[in-house]
Amino acid sequence: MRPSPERHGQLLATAAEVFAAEGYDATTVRRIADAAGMLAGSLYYHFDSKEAMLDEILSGFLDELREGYDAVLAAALGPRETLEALVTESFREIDRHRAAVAIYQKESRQLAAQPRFRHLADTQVHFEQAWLGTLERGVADGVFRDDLDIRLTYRFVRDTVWVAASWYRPGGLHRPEEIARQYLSVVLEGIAVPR
Amino acid sequence: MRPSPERHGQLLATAAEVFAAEGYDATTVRRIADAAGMLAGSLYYHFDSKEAMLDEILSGFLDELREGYDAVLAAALGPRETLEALVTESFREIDRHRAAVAIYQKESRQLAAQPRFRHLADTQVHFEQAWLGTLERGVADGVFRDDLDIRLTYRFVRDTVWVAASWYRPGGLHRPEEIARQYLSVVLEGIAVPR
DNA sequence: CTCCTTCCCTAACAAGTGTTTGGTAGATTA
DNA sequence: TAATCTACCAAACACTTGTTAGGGAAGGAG
Repeated sequence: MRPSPERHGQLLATAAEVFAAEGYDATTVRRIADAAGMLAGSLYYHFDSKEAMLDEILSGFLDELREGYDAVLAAALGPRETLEALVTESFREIDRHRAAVAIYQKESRQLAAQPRFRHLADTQVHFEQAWLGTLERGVADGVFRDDLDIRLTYRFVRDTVWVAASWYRPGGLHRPEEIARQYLSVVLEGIAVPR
Repeated sequence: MRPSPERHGQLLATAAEVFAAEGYDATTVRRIADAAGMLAGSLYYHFDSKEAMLDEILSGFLDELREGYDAVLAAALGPRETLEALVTESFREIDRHRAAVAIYQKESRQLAAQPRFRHLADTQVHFEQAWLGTLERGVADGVFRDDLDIRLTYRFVRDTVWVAASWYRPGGLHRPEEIARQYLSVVLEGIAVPR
């Protein structure tokens, strides 16, 4: 009746890996139980439902990301430095919560429509405000170009950051800070040699 | 026994919309039949299986995209112009096959592992070669920066282009050519004002 | 009118789904 | 030693899944 937090976390991590690898809907609880070395029913000693696992996985990541973003904004840096910090923070979160980010990236749109996952939509609005505000401030300050559709730019930045979770492998060739550096270099200066 | 091609295409388009909106695994054939105004079993007069629908939807899009890319490469333009043409062609395909692209973007990774969808992996290699080759040629010619990880840049370009399918709405504010223009402007020159 | 083709419905199938219930081995506590 | 708690198993539950088989209404062709 009172499962240990350690085991709880272990199983949650296992579930996250399977969800990320095979998709939430395509994943059966028996598949998760297999990966954890137990039977399907036994999972219900630790969790209320399959949905509850997903909820906990996403919330764990999103709460931490929100904290990270808020800390960046609280630092009150210039717009360019804020953008750099937001991007770097994002790639760090991808490094720490790769599976959760991959799941979020794939399922958030449909989940946000479900009543149970309404909080995803709220969180998205919060993040959007962080990015859009920074971009607008940058345009106003003259450090970002003013001839771009700012909403389109926001989507470009957001999407490219988060899709990285689909190919990023922790312990791989690139550290998150290095990816952030290269990514920022492209977004800020472009890939063309100035002519 | 010999369904008409028109009805076949209609139903395929309906299925594509539902797949794109709710995800392939989460979509039941009864849901598709509902959207088409018929019963689940009736679909099997037109299609062999749910998988066959998906296969046909993806192949229709991928074949056309492959033709488009090949035509661009055959034109033998400079690297920068080739990149511009590839991006523009991609956004045009998103405009024409929005649903198919959204499905492809979300499911291709897992599908490529299935034997039936092996051809997806082949196609991906083909596309990767088109992009990577263009980037490499550009670096060699001195029109693209040589201080970037070219593979990272490729992923950046690829992901941002295709992820647009998840928010793009045909008939919306932006025409595909306009999106391509703005996108290219960001990728080539960056969002920062040169200092 | 009759035959044939097209397109759909009705009704069911076996397999797989998330979940529940009752039980139990083994450690921990009293 | 006895009682309790933790973490799992065994077996089943109601329901949904993709799919199939047979039938029939509508319309054109002979």
